[in-house]
Parts: sequence; C-alpha cells; structure tokens
Amino acid sequence: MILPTALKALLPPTAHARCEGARFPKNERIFLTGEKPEWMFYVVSGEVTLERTGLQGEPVVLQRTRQGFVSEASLKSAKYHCDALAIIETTVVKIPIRELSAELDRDPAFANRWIGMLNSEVRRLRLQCERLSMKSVKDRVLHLINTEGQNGAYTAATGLKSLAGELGVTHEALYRTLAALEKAKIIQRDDGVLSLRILQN
Amino acid sequence: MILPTALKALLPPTAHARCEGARFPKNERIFLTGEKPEWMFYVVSGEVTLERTGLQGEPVVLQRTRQGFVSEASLKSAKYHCDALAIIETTVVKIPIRELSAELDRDPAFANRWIGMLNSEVRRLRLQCERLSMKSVKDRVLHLINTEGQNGAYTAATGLKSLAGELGVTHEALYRTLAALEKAKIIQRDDGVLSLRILQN
DNA sequence: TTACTCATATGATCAAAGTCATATGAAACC
DNA sequence: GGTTTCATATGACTTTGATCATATGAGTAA
Repeated sequence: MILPTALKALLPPTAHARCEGARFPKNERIFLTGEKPEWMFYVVSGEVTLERTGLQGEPVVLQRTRQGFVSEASLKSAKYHCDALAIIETTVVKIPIRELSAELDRDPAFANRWIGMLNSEVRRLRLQCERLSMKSVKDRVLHLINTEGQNGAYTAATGLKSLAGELGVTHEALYRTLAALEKAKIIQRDDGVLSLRILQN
Repeated sequence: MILPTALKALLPPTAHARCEGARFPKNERIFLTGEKPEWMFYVVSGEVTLERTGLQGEPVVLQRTRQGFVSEASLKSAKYHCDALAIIETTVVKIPIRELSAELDRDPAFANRWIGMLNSEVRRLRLQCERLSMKSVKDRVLHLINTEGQNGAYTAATGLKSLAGELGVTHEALYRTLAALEKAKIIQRDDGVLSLRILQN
C-alpha cells in the first residue's frame, strides 16, 4: 500500500501500516446510511459523492470528492448519516477511524497537523463557494487562475471536462469561454495550462 | 462582553474573559495583508469579506462571512495573506490568537472541540458548494430546505435578500422563484419560514 | 485495420436568470 | 407628520449559459 505523500505527512507513522487501499467500480456503494463508521476514506482517483434521500424521495448530493478525504466529519459520529457512492471507478485509501481518533487524543502534534489540514480544507472550500457565486463563466475562470494558480498560471491536470464540473458549468460553456478568453488575448493555453496574458490596469 | 453561546461552549472558560467585542462601520478595514495576526474574529452580525489583489490589480474576494469565524486559518500564520473588510456595519468578537493557540496545544479536550467545529464548517461548506453548483434557483431553494431545514422547514432568519446572496442569485430571482414555488403548492411561506408542502413520489 | 470511446470543440436554439425600472408598506429618522 | 430608507415584490427586456446536435482527433479494443 503506497500512501499519497500528503497523507503520509499528515498521519502519524504508526498509522501508515494500518491503512489499506481499495478499488470501487462505477456505481458501487462505499458505505450506507446507518452503518457504523470504521474507516475514513481518502480518494486517490475517481469521484465519490455523499448522498442523502430528500423528503420527496429524490437523492440529494451533499458532497463530491475527486481528491482528498470523504467525510472527515464521520470521525466522531456513531453512524453514517449519508451514503457514499463511487460514481466512476475510484481508488481510495482506507484509514481505521478508531485508531485515528485515539491517536488524535494522544498525539497533540498530530492533532495540530489535523487542524492544519482542516484549515486548508475550509479555506479551499470558501474559495470555491466564492467562485461558484460568480455569475459568468469568465469570472469563474479568472478567479480560479488568480486563486489556485501559481503566478497567474493554472494547470488543469484532470482535463477541461472535469474542470467544468468543479466550476459548476457545462463543458461546452467552458470550452467556449476559454476559446473567447484566448481570442481576446486575456489568457494563453499551452497543453492544459491556463495563463493570464495581460496585466491591464 | 457577552459571547454567543456557540462560541462560549467552544472556547475553554479561561479564554472567555480574554475576548473583546468590537464594531466596525461599513467599509472599514478589520486587518490588512502583512499584519501579524493577533486576534481571531468571530462575526456576530454584519458581513465581512476577505480580499486579495489579483494580478490585474482588481480585488478578488476569497471569503465572505455573515456569521462565525473569519480566517480560522490565520491560527498558525505569521502574517495575514489578505485584507478583511466590513462591507456593512459589523459586530465581532475578538479572541487573542496567541492564547488560543497555546490552549489548543495544552488542552486536548479543547482541541477536540475545535476539530469538531472545523468538521461542521467543512460539512456546511461542502453542502453550500453542492448547492451553488445547481443550475436553477428552484433546485437551490429545495436543496436548502432539504439540507438546512428541520423536517422540511427552513427559517430565513436574516431576510430573503440576504438569503439570495447565500444562494448565489439576485434577490429578484429569489422572490420570483419563491412566489412560483408557493403558487405551485410546492412550498408554503409563513413569516420567513419556508416549508415543503407536498411529498410527491 | 476497423470500430469504439472519449475529450475537445463549435453551432443553433431556448429557457432561465440578470438587469433595470417601478411600486408598496414598514421602520427609522428628523 | 413628513421624509427617507430598505425589504419585498413584480414587469419588461437582454444576456448568458444549458441543451442538443454534430465534428474531429487520440487512444483503445476487437
């Protein structure tokens, strides 16, 4: 079992060996409402949604993860309050919750790192909320490059279609917007890297 | 200084007396990029944005808070990486960061509560991202009632205009959508409370 | 090779929401 | 009491992006 480096640096060494890898085919349930949480899941590749059933019986998506923890919040819960579903073929790392929780109480340095991880997650999510509140696709793209990019250059590692999903727009709209921004010489594209071109002011 | 109950339950009793209240008029800066964080701010009323300057010199909003902590992430930072601005008249509680941080290291129970608070925040933000990814105002409203409501009833405590902002739509669009949903007998409205009326299936 | 799938791309159409204007009633202010 | 401000509300018009269709090239499977 090879842990992603981010996860390796976060978890205490004693926990490394207790992690397990797992693969879920498309449409497979990872856990169900009411089950007792025994593992925390860290998504390495693929896409997982957390869903609940709405009052009208329709599924309500609570969370969508392509990378990182699913349901860190289950750390202290007695049972799951939603279902987890791999909506495409997905690879995860499973971390035993019981030991993770005990280790958090025992090891203040680890608790500190855990708080740091949650802090980054909160910051990332707030940025995303702010971005999703913008009306135009153009604004969202520029906000993305400004906030997630390095010196005005953002690398769309997982493809534009996937990026469109993160930006909350259709892939067609994103293709069109990128083409327009490039034509207007506002951004430049080189093999999946989006860079700001002009510094108007 | 009267602390909000949520804050009072979270912080260790020794910290209560160290908190201070503060009021910021509209458009006043709360802190600036580069300053050393000495206080953590908890917004009681009003609205605060965290902003950075984009590559083109335009302001980029990173976060917007109407209730709760601003920049918990500054807990471990040597200096602020953005400006905080009260965009309307705002009341906050200030908590000294140094002591808060020391207390987190010293008091594992407090660290645990802090992690719990961050967990809720992560969950809340993920719900909001999911909601903001929905295309129609109708879907966002129903998702809101389903996820933030109690048994299909959501109380818009701070008014519809403010709610429109949280849903990422104009207030006009929200008024219209609520009127349409009510007319279609899908929801009911009583003095700011939005309730689901039918359980179609 | 051929067929299939998938990401990228663009055109045409249409519905939804943004924008701007205007109205009303309640609360606050003078 | 009169004026101002603000949230709520609705109408008219415009813009944007969703939807559906179609095309192309890369990569994969048969």
